[in-house]
Amino acid sequence: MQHFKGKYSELMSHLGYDPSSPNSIYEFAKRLTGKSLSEIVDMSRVAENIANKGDLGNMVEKYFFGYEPNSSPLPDFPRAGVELKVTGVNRKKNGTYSAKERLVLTTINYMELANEEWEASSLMVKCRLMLLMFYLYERETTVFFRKFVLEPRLFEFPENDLKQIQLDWQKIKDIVVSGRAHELSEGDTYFLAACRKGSGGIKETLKSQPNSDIRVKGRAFSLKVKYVNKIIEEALVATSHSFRQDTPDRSPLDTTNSELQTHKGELRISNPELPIPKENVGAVPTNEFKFLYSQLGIEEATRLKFDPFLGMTEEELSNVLGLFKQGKNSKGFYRSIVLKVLGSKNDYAPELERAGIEIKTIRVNSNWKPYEAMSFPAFNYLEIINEKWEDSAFHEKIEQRFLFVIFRNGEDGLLRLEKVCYWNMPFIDREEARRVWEDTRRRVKVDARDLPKSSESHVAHVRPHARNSRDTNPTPQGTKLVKKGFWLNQSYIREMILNLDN
DNA sequence: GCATGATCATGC
DNA sequence: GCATGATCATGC
Repeated sequence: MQHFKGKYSELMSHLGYDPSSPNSIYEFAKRLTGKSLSEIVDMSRVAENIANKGDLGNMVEKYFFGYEPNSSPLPDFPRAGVELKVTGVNRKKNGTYSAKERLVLTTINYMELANEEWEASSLMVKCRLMLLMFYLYERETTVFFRKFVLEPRLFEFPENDLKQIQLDWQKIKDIVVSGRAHELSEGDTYFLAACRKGSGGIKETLKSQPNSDIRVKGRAFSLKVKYVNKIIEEALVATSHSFRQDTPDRSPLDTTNSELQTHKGELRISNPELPIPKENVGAVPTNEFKFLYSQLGIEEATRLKFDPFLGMTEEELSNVLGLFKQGKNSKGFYRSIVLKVLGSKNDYAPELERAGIEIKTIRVNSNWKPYEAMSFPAFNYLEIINEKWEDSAFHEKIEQRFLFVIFRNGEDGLLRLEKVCYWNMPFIDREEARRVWEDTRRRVKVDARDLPKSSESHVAHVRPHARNSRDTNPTPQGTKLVKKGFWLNQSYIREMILNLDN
């Protein structure tokens, strides 16, 4: 040990930090805050052509931390158990930041995942503790000049989220084990997702999966964009604090005690069956959504929150929740019911937001037929013709997880909260949606007035989605045409909600 | 009653 | 002013 120590301190002084100490690495990483690599490293040492687009993560490893980038299954700093993640943020109009993309954690090895257990999984081995560094993404700025605009974070999966993250991991594993790795979708899960690895396009090597001969595209475990946004909000708080005093703040994501304790005295138990750890009784309101999901996961928490309201008529819900329709045509009324039930204030459900969940309220007749098709944002005729399916907005939507809240008209003519469930589009229908999208793209080039109708596909069609007929977009034919978007067919929605189990 | 076109309500 | 979720209107 003595012998080693000498060499070790030499290494430390050479690197400028102690590679066996998370704190030392973190403190060292802070030196980049507010700066770009070009301001810190001796640029004469840099071998790469700085005009080239490169991977900033690799450059940080090589020139800032002083080790060669590798693809080891261990964390980047194995002695400290710290995995380095360098990730881009966009500046929003209001001066804050949002994630440029999902945070890719580690590649999924389908064959190995099938034999893994959570605690010893390759994901946990590599990413249990991560050092997150955020740079401002600007298209024109080469990587060496991009500034690290936020304080770095030493990040562990927050205690409140751990349950759901583990459930997500298990769900992905289950799909892989059942020989359906090719069907994986980001919408299968909530916080942790199996994202496509690589941008696609060029021929990529397909991988084998257990229990199926179908070769699969590469995927990686990732944290969803919306989830990363919350981490960034947290980093932003830390950054603004550090300008005043140099003490890192408590994580706003970790609300274990701070926030919940302010609710003391409001203890209400909506479901007596609910397992509640003894030490928590009395300390937290047990029917808070965020408490429920930290214990049970998002799906079960949602079920418990909605259970007491199922079967209530519109009027009963209105009275119980203290919500009143503004006018007869108040289109957000049913949505506000959903948010109120979930316990949100300000029409905002942070837990669902972070999971990238899209809430859809659906009114159906007594025969479960939706009164309306389901709309998605309008697309731009000139843009869609140059897009790839994988990068399209509709694809993004289709991959999401939805919360369907179904209001059904009874024989008595009263609308009741009938069913609440999570849904994401099955693989085979995503293929059909893709076909409709490709067909749309092709036909826009020919004549943007003639696009796929609902009679042409059982899944999706194209319809106007505009303020009025004067609300137009330019077409490749040089004309102006009313804005249109993709819609899911009524009959398709009916099929889906009838097949749901809960 | 369905398919399709047209528009509304809300929040930022 | 616009994006987005949601609903109305009309012709067959």
